[in-house]
Amino acid sequence: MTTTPQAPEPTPGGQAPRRARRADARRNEQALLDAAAAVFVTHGVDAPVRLVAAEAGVGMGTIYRHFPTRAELVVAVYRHQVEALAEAGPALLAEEADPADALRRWAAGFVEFLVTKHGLAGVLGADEGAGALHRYFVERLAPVCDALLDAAVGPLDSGRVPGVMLMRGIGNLSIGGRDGSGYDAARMADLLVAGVLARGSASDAGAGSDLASAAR
Amino acid sequence: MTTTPQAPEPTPGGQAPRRARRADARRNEQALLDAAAAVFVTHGVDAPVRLVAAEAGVGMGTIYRHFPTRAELVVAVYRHQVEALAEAGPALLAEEADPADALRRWAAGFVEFLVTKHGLAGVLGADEGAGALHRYFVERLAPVCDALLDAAVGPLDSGRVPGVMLMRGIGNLSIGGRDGSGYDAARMADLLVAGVLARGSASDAGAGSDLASAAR
DNA sequence: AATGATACGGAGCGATGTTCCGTTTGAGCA
DNA sequence: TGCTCAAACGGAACATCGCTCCGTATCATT
Repeated sequence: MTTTPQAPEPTPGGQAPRRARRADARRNEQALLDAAAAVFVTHGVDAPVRLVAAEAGVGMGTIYRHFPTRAELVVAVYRHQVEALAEAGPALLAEEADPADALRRWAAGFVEFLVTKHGLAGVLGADEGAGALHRYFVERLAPVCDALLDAAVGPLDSGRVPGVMLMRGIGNLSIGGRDGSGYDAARMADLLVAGVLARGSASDAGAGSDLASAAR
Repeated sequence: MTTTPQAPEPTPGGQAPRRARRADARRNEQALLDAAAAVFVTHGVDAPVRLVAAEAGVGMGTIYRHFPTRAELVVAVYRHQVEALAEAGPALLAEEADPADALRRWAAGFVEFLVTKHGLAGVLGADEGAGALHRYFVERLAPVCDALLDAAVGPLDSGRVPGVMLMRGIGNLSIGGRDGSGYDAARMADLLVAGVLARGSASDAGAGSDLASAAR
């Protein structure tokens, strides 16, 4: 399960490879991926790297050579699920009569993905430049989200919210969506989408925030 | 600045105190509060405890006796700002003709508070039971938020979102609201509120999330 | 002053992400 | 088949974090 269907041995760049990838390297990468997937299910995405290494029967050095940073390991593990989410966008648009419904369903799917892998949502709020995971999400999913928004509330330049921002909003809303509390990430995300649909491209600049006048 | 206006020497419980609070203890608590406020401004609320201790010219032990946990220190530092937010609720309701506008403005103020103290927003998503900060926010502000919601979209039992949940949603949306990216926490929060107002208490159970049918 | 409760300081603990480097291994060649 | 050395490995070690522990210093009371 969760086996990333890896092309037999794709030429890395465009250059001729000096040597072929070693067998143990390939084996370990797969073991790491499987171990991480297993550990993430039981301990959440915040599981210590050491745990994954141990589960895979591999040293710390190995894990960090294959995945230079924790985040990149997470990316690798969930890559194909993100792919599915990306493909679901156009599909929903084709299937659903009202593009608003397509957007709603896609958002719901996004939330479910984030919330199911507990802790995953947190990375969406990470620093823009840094986090590999954040970058991956955005690059792959933002265009899809934008397409849905285009169809549902019109083009970007009319003042509608950018897809990246909606995604990040939903991502943030999904944080802690499965702890004991009554917090319902899916519901909040749906309300956010409702706001986007209602407000559409009207763009009345919010409400300011001069509470000072009211505070006393 | 940021001096918690502390009663001269209030009897701790209802019991007669064995001894008075020592002068150095009071002095250090104040120094800690000031140091923390300063450090939080420059390094964010996630600043290491050691840094605060150093800034205050105090040992680690001292800081932890006064504030048993990092979160409690943060609570202490921002207590009066939270208080202002709590008082702004009823004030806005009285001042604004449309309760929806009161809710909007209050939410905007909440976001501004969270986003200004960079990193503060994160704690809203913490574990329900644990986090002292989370608990404090909820206990003090949730009733206020509920009152605003009552006025704007009717009572809780008609299916409207609970104040706690809206607060947490806004809190989550405010995460990372001041990093370099174009993410605009205030705008997202406003959209969420718009969704709450639009959807009101209608309660159509969201959109499910069976992307599987669309994915392929 | 004497005294003992109160408060202090900071080394130390356990956990975490990440780096470093000596050792092992396997792929290609003779 | 055996040699060779880049490639890959393992895990100790480092830096950082929140937090605890306990011997020592300080203040308030007698």
